[in-house]
Amino acid sequence: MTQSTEQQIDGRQRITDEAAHLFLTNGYAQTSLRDIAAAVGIKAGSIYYHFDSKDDLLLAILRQGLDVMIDAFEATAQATAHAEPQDRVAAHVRSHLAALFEHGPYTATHVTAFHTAPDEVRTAIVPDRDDYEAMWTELLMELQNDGHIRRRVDIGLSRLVLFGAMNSAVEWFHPERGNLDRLATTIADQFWRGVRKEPST
Amino acid sequence: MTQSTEQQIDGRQRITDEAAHLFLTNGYAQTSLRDIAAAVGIKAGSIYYHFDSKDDLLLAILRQGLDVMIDAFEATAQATAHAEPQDRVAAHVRSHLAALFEHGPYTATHVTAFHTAPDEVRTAIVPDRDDYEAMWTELLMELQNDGHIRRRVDIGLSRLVLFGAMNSAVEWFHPERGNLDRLATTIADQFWRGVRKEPST
DNA sequence: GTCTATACAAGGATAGAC
DNA sequence: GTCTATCCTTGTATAGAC
Repeated sequence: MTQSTEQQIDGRQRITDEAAHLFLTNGYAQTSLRDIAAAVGIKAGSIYYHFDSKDDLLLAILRQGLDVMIDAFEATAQATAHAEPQDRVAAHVRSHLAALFEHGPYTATHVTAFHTAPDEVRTAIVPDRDDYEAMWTELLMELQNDGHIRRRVDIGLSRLVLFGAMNSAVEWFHPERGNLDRLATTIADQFWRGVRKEPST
Repeated sequence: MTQSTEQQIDGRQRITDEAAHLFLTNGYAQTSLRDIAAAVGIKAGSIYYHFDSKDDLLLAILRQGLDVMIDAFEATAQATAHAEPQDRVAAHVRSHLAALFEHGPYTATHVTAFHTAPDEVRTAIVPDRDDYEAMWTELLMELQNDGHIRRRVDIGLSRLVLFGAMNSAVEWFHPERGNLDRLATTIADQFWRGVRKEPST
């Protein structure tokens, strides 16, 4: 909390900001430390004052991305604890997507870079990911136990499918061109009630 | 169709087989021509007899992957032309997933490598991709026009979400450990009717 | 159709000055 | 905290022999 500590954090932050942006647009492997340094306005060697390696830099970004998502989930959980099941799900979908598109490139990079990340990085971040996934699983199982989701639905599988639907949006959705609420509604609706027109009574 | 031509095709095929496998497991950027050559049992330089560049090799694989998917769609369309709407959708989901997991690593590589592929490669393959996507759009719009999908559903958006759900499976589903039919049913069901338990009358 | 040998560029990482 | 300079490895690609 001293001034020097704060400056060090800022130094790291400037680097992760640019790196996350570049990782997201060009990919981790395709982005060199020289590229990142140039974007920050420093030289490649200087990065090693703040990070041990390129992998270490990536890990820091993945961690921050996940933190944003976890915080978003918890805030939404509190805000909608007593809402209708359908609305709770919709709110969480909305908040996951908002984390993906409105909180800088950290979360989105987490989604795109995780699978191609070096083994050590992936292993290091997995426990945190599990935490986040467990939050969703808990929510959905609660809804199922309360009779709002069909008994036959495999929550584990359904959650993965829902994540696929949400996370794939980072590859084609552009918040400045599209409507995030509309996207969230589409995904939540599709998950909850499907697209079919129910036979009218 | 001469013998020498056939042999040339086989030579290419041996390389694309191994390359697709390596691209899928390790990523395009992380796979070197030396890696591929070693897997085939030749030397890196020899690859250039068959392909102009590494990008050219990737493009050949992406093309093959897409061809499999298009063929699968057409076969399914013919087989289920007169089936119930719900069953038609389920059959196409099943066939898309089957293409992803049962026809070698070509299709799966298409899904994972497309977004990080070099611009030239992506541009070259886009028209073919559009063809495939148009097939799905047509199917879904037909169902909507016939009153089987709610009018308010945006087919373009819903199709993207469905693709995200299906394609994301390449990142976590393992056909030897999991049940493909079960996965297909989950995705198709989730898309068509959602997970909610409908209020009983 | 494949080999050897090699050119050439680019990237991660380190050492020491400032 | 950043710079310069540099080492070392790896990767794509080419040339010419076999």
